[in-house]
Amino acid sequence: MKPAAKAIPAGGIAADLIAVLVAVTNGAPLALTIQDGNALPSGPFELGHRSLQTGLRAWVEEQTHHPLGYVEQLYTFADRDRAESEAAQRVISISYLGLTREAQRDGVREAGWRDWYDYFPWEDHRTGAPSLIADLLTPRLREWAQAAGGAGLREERWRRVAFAFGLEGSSWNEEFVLQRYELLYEAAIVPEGLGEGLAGGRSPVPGRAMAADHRRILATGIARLRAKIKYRPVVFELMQPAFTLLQLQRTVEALAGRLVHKQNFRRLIEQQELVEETGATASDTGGRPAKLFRFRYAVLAERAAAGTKLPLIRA
Amino acid sequence: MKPAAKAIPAGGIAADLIAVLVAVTNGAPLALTIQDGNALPSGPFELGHRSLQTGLRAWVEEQTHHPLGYVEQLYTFADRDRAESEAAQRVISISYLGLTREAQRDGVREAGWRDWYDYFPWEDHRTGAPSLIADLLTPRLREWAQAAGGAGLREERWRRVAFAFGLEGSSWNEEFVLQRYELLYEAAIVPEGLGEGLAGGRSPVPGRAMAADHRRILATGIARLRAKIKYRPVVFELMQPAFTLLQLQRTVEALAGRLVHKQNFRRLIEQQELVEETGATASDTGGRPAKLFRFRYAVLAERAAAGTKLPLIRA
DNA sequence: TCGTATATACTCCAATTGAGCATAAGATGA
DNA sequence: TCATCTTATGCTCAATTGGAGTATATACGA
Repeated sequence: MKPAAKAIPAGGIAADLIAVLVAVTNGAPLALTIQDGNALPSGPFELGHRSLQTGLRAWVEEQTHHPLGYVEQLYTFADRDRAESEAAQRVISISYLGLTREAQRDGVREAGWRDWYDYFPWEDHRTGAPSLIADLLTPRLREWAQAAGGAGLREERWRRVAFAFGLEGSSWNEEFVLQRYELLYEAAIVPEGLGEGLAGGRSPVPGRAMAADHRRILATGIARLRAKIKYRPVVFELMQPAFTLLQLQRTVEALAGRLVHKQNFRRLIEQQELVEETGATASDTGGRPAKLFRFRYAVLAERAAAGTKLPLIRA
Repeated sequence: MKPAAKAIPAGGIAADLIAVLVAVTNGAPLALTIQDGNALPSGPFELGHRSLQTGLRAWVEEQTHHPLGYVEQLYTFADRDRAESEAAQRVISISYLGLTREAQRDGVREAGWRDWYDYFPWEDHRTGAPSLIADLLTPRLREWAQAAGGAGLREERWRRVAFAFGLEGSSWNEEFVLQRYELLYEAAIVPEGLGEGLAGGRSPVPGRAMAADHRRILATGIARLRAKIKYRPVVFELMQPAFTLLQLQRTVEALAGRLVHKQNFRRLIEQQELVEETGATASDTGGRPAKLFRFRYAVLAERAAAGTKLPLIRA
């Protein structure tokens, strides 16, 4: 790009880090929040940090007292819309996805960790598709599609809806978290930001909102993670040092929002040699004691990519 | 993050956009460069742009006279090392990958477009593994691995090398572009930046360098694209409106740096209904005339993700 | 001791995928 | 004119993968 006349003078830009921090406890996928669940943790990028990721990592470990296993950049925004207050100041927001373990004190959930399905109740299909979808979302989305001008646009809208929500023959794809959220937002079925209300004056559907575009960023993080667990062994960052295969499975299911076939799951994990037995067993599972496993960290060196394909149940 | 004492005062940060622009012409994968091939196009983020992507898109279309089909963010850097000159000014670099068609004037290649294998000659395996790897890279990498202190570290280094370059039983994975580049850099076999020279005083191996970390960014873009073409129909952004299946195949091969099985490639493309016949045929192919196809843009609406799995030839 | 709940081992079948053979339809040059 | 070259295109086959079910093992508690 050529040096432009309108280039921002030094002093016009600030940088912000926003974190989607994920943990899974007892089958509940959690995200760390602040302000009573209304926002994601964020703060200015500090000069003392050697790099963006270094800064994020140091800060998170200080807050959660757990090593931050996996960190990945999500997206960098600088939309003009985001600069709400002072128009002169341009803010660049750099969002991250991080995996860790929940900091529990004596089994009590620490404040700040929230089940992410509180924000996206339509995303949890572990016990089948939530009735919410058929009862509330689909009718409203159909209304919205019908309200478009022109048959082509109406059809186009409805096709997007059907595709995103797995209607009319297409099957539910758990990775389309962001597409679904954006459709709901576009159709004014969910609000973006707090206290904005909806255009048509209709009540919003279940699901907590968040300040500014934080719920959208959370959706981005969930989508990325749901895609990632299928080809990278990142789930283990969320596990305790020793775990049973069922615990591992439940963690995956919590993230994916759908069930997996138990036997195939075990087959896959074992044939990929992702884990090794510790020798001990867990007897508090209510049935036959399960062998305890640990992650084989060697696989990270062996194949940086090969991956954990997950046998998600087909539609 | 809590408001820190060391927070950067307004005025300390600047933002830069860096673009990896890709086109494919006659089986040659091209990247747009400036400064006689020594740098990637980049420039300050301008206030006039509504968002980062909007700015990039407008600028590119102005330069190439072609619509910029697919745009994707690569990565945002703010490493302290990057601020070379003034230590006070912190620069955030936001890099993008963009797909377009080469702007050709009467079949003459426009200045600036360079074959990306000029920078990464070890990445082109279309006619088999380049002899360069066995003759130069492998011995030097082995040397480097041997030079480590401690048997564990030596073994670890060599395992990384073997994995990245497909030695000792593991097979070549075209997606590990960045890992390979970083290994070569870590082993001081390729320089980073221009005119820096190498520590040991040994001559660098073939492959052009680029200013600052631009070659690394290009590697990131190539890696991302090689991964992407396998599950998203983005190759079509690089094609002319009408093309033969062989042309499409050659484009994929140029990007992936390896050959695909022709019949299986056709099977995959057709069964996914990614293309439709235009009715015309191309007779300048030297053999039996080939049917011309066009991309079915409808698939973008139908399945935003399903993908173009590519039958890359197995090792 | 029986029911219940989980763990774990195997089997089966269908879809996918890698690889090769065979034939078709043009161009070219002897 | 015809043999030959080149690319296009259709079809087969076997190996692997992946989804789903059955059967057996081992604990606990009523």
